[in-house]
Amino acid sequence: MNWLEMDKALIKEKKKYHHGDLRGQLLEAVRVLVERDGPDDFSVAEACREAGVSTAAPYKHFKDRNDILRGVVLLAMDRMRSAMQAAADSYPAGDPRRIAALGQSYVDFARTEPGLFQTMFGLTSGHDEDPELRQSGDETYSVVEHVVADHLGISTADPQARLRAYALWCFVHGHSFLSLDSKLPNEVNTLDEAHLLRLVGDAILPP
Amino acid sequence: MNWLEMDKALIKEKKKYHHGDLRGQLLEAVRVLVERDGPDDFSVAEACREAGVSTAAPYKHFKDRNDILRGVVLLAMDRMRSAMQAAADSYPAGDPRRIAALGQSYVDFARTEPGLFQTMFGLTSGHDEDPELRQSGDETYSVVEHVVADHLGISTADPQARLRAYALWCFVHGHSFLSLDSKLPNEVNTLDEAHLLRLVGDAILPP
DNA sequence: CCAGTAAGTTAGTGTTGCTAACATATGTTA
DNA sequence: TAACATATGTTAGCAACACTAACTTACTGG
Repeated sequence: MNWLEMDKALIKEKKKYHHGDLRGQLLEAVRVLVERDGPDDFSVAEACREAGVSTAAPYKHFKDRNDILRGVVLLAMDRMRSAMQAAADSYPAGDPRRIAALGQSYVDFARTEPGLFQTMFGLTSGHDEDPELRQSGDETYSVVEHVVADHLGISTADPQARLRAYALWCFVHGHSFLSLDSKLPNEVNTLDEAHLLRLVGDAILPP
Repeated sequence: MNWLEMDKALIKEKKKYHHGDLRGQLLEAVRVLVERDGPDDFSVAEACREAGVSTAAPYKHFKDRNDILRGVVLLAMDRMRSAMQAAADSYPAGDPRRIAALGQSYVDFARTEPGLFQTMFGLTSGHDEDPELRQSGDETYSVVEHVVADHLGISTADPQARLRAYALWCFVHGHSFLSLDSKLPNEVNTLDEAHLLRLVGDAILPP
């Protein structure tokens, strides 16, 4: 092969030695794999094949396998936060439907992207001590706190707001996990979920 | 080494070719390892070393790695169910403390044996379709259903009982998970947990 | 007693996460 | 423009792991 052919091949297959945005593409590939296999069973090697790169390449961008998951979770957490904020914004403060919608958006995320949800909240080792992940989680949680405080017409600093926001989060989080695991008894499956969310919302936030 | 020495060695080190109860010892070893490393990072090989056996031995008793976890979870679920039942039994039906105690026993289990708890409820792949695990989980959940129904003085078949039992379970389950992941904001950490359980119990179960 | 089976073994396979050493592109500066 | 520094790829290889195949040893029932 002469240089001309070489150049043609390079242009045609867009095969540069340098990849362009390997980091981004790896994050995306891993996101997909995590969705398919779960955070424990996905393999970095497969993500490399997907991205058309050697199995050593990721370690120029990430410390280790767990660090890749960390990046995936950070992106996902941003999306989740946006979705929650948008859901809340579709009803005015004080409207009980606002609470229910917020909860519903959480559950929807978990159900639409269960692998990702599990990666974010499934106690992946080491993630609980990462400051960046922690902050990202706190910011998401603060959406809940603000919505609850607004609903009650009190400050987010008020212990009542904190307490009830946390109680709501626990419920919605638990429901998300249980429904993913299909651990919920069959009868519950057929319940009207919106009804459930309204019931609990009304029970925890005084009307 | 002659036969006499051989026999002595066998007797002294209690090294029989057949192990006695390898299955049971593997389950126990894995339980400990899972508690130390989590369900994803524990290694079957290490459990074998622990049990003083070759790495091929487990496969005479279990189909694969996941099947071992399955066995561990079944045992754990029994213990958890007993603990929950005992907690509930320490207060009479109708007493709100009975509800709180039931919830507390759940949270306590999660906190005392976080690795196991994660193994049981962390969406381990394949476990959601196992009929034996499913039944074991259903039986545990039915403890909650019965306590709630008794509290309300209605039948466990009553949709109100089912709905509120499930709501309670969601809350307690979510709280357990969030508190394990230390994902709960610092302020919440300092909350009186008993207070929280009472608040939610009273909110979801009408007085 | 002996045949069949249960429950161990050793040896090996293929995959994985990760590292070391090297190669190549890019960008800055003399 | 030449040359160096750095970022980002490569190949080769290691150790650990889950799991299998083929063999060996002990137990058990007819």
